[in-house]
Amino acid sequence: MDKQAARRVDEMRAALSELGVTVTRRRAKTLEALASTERHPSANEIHAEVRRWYPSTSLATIYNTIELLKEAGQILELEFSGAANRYDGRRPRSHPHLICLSCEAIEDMDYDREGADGDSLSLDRVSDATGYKLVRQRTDYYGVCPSCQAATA
Amino acid sequence: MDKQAARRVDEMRAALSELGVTVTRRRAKTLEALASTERHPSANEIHAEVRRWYPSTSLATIYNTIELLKEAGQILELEFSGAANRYDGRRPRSHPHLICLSCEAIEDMDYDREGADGDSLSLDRVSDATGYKLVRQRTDYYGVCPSCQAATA
DNA sequence: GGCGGATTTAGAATGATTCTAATTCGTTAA
DNA sequence: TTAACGAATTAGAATCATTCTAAATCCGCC
Repeated sequence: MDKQAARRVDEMRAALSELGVTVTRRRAKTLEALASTERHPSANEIHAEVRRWYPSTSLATIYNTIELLKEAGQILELEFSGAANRYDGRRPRSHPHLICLSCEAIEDMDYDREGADGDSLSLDRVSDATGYKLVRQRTDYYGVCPSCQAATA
Repeated sequence: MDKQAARRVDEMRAALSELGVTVTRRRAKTLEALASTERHPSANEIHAEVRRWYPSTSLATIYNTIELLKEAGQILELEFSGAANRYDGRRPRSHPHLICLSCEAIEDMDYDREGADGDSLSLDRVSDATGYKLVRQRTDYYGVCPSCQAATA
């Protein structure tokens, strides 16, 4: 686990404690799994990872921890209706993603039109313009990633 | 059905014929249901509407028509994992939405940072910047709408 | 060592969407 | 008008991610 991941785990731990919940060993492994990958894993993938250490872990526990992380504002959930949801535990604030329709890879998009983190500015602006009390946004770009393009060519 | 809706129905009809499929009466009613509302209905809501004219209509037929409209590029599907998908048949090109977390209303957002339709420009720009062959984007703002704020206050 | 609340488990329940096999519809050709 | 064919439709089963439930287990604290 690199330094950045370790820092994220600490932040998540702190936020969970703040909520008053215990960071059990399974939960700790879940945080690590989330902090250590750029792949935006599904609940199932996290489950598989945590099971390598605690084989009796049930999928419900993973969902439970994800739920707590959502309450703590420490995870970004990318919803899909035909496929499993994907999670970003490294950057819990709203930010845009690139989604490959062919291999289902999801990567963070850093190209950025506006401000430091891509949307906190516009979130405020849009709140003002619309009267909504906005709490998050979702911006995703769908297409075919370079490596899938190469594979098809 | 207002004029704009009628125009949309014609466009959708034409696009379906282009695909080589018949626009049956049930399908026509489905198009009308989609073109006549700003509410971004779910498959179930469309089903209920079509059933008012053809009570034997099955949900599968609605999904089938939606699938065809997707192939024809004539509908925008907003996916949700915990709830039913919602559909925008009035403006099939990618555009941002405001989503109320309290009453689940979805409305088109017209406030626009960039160009005429809000994202065709940036889609090209992002394609260039990332190497992805992008085909659509999704931008949604989540929060509490003014009327739900008033109700809670 | 034992208590009590929190956590976890396995499996059932849920609900949107998709699939399947059988039926019906619409059109065309005889 | 009827026969026949392919397309469209139906009802219900199947799928699958997620949530729920009730029972078992864990853990810190007395």
